[in-house]
This record gives sequence, structure tokens and C-alpha cells, in this order.
Amino acid sequence: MKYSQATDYALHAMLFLVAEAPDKPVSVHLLAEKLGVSQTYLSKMLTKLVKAGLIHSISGANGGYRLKRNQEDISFLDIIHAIEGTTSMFECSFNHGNECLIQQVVIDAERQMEQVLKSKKITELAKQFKG
Amino acid sequence: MKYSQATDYALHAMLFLVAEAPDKPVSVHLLAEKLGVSQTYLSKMLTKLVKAGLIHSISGANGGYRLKRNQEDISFLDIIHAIEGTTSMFECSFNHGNECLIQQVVIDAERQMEQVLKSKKITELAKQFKG
DNA sequence: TCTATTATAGACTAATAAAATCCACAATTG
DNA sequence: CAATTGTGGATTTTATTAGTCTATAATAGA
Repeated sequence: MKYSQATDYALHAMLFLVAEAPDKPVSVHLLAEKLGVSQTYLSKMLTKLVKAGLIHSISGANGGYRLKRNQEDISFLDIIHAIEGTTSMFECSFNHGNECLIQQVVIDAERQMEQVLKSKKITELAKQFKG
Repeated sequence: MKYSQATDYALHAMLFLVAEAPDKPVSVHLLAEKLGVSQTYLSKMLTKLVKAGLIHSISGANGGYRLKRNQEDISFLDIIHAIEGTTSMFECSFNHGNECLIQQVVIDAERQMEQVLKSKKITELAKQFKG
């Protein structure tokens, strides 16, 4: 059970945007260069972040990606959900329906994790990051 | 990000052992039948549980799997770790070492989840299960 | 209007991991 | 010795992740 590398890329890309370029647009080209990853692959993640409403995209020359207005509200969970989807990490495969006691325990644990990820905003990190 | 089906099988197998056969050995054959899954595949999970010291195996006729003495102590986390391994679900792939702030946040969240999984014992569930 | 720059979308390929099977072997009971 | 049971390794199948490639659309600036 592991978060995908795509999530890792997305979190780092968001931290870069928040810390280094909170208002001006940054191209995938530059972002990929800064992170040292493939730009074609990174662009997939950025498109997902756009669809999730976390960033804004501007086509054409001098375009790129820019944070949304509400950047103070963007949590780790928002970013992770944008990339990994929102389905639970545990789904009982037996046919005792939604009543599975095991599933209830694991999902309860998952909620605790999500609570932490939801309360932690990416901007907090940017402040630490810059000192 | 999803727990494997193997974990689902292992949790259900353990619940069965705790609830229905806390002292006598149960064969994979029977266990697989009760759960409605392939016995060859299920046996892989059971072997992992043995290696993790959660259950005990007895070869030969009338053999099978039996719980260890300390069954009151067996937590969800023990079972999950036995199957999924103990490596963290997030590993930063960039070369800023162990100092990655993003990784610290995600691992902190993971710890919260593990706390719940560790505090929840499989025997508790068995009691609920039986009413 | 033309060209360069940028994002988006979809098809496609490659690599890795999960799920499952098969078989040979070892241990134990009776 | 024969039947039953667990263990280990090799192998296959299927699904997911990671990544590439190409065509298309939007926009800025000459």
C-alpha cells in the first residue's frame, strides 16, 4: 500500500507554486525542470489539479499554471484526493454488505489520517520552507 | 492507494479463527471454504501470518492453523503489517534526503491511522461479531 | 495573420505489482 | 505406508502505475 509517485510529484509541484510563485503563472516546462521530472508526465498531474479546482491554467505564450485565489485553504488531502481519487483505501470483498465490521474499523482509521491531511495546509509548509 | 485484497483475506481469516476456533487447528481447506476464496492463494497469507508470529501452524493430518497464546493482543495493525509489510506508504523521491517536509506531514498522518489500527484488537471484533 | 509557446486529450507502450495457479517437498497422523 | 496438511518456488495472468508520443486548441507577440 503506497501512495503513487504521481502524488509525490503533485505535492512538490504545489509546494513550489505556493512558495516560489504564488501569483504568476509557471509553465510545465519550468516546473518539470525545477523538480527534475518528465514534463509530459508531470502535465498529467497538473491537469488533474486544474480539474480539482486547486490551480488555474492559462494557455498560450507566457501561460502556465497559477494558484487559485483560496490558496490558504489548500490542504494535503485536497491534493492527494485530486491525484489518487476519493475512494476508500479499503473495500471488503465479501458479500456481507456494507455491514462489515472489519471495513468499519479500517475506514475509521483512514478517517483519522485524513483528518491530519485535511488540517495541514500547503501554505503552512511554504512558510517553514522559506524560513 | 488501496490495501491489497490479500489484507482483506487475512483480516477475515483471523476474525474467523478468533471467533470460531480460538484453540483448535483449522485447515486452509476449511478456512478457504468458509471464506469462499481460493485455498492456494489463502495459504500464502496464512504463511505470512505464521512468520509474523500471529498464528501457529501444525503440519500433517488433523493439522492446520491455530492462534497464538497472546490472542488478546493481536491488533489490526499486526495483521496488516504481516501482509503489506512495514514500509511507510509515502516515500519522497526527490534528493532532499530525509528532511522532506512533505514526507514528514504524510508520515505523521499515517502514524495517526496506525494508532487506531494498533489500538483495535481483533478479539474485540469477535465479541461484537458473536453478539 | 503567422509563429512560437503553452495547455489538453487520447492512444499507446513499458514496467511493476497484485492475484492466482501449479507442483514438488516436508511433516505428521494413524 | 498412505492420507492429510503446511511450505516454498516457479510460473502465469491481470491490473495498475509510469511514462511517451502525437495531434489539437488557445493565446501572445511580431
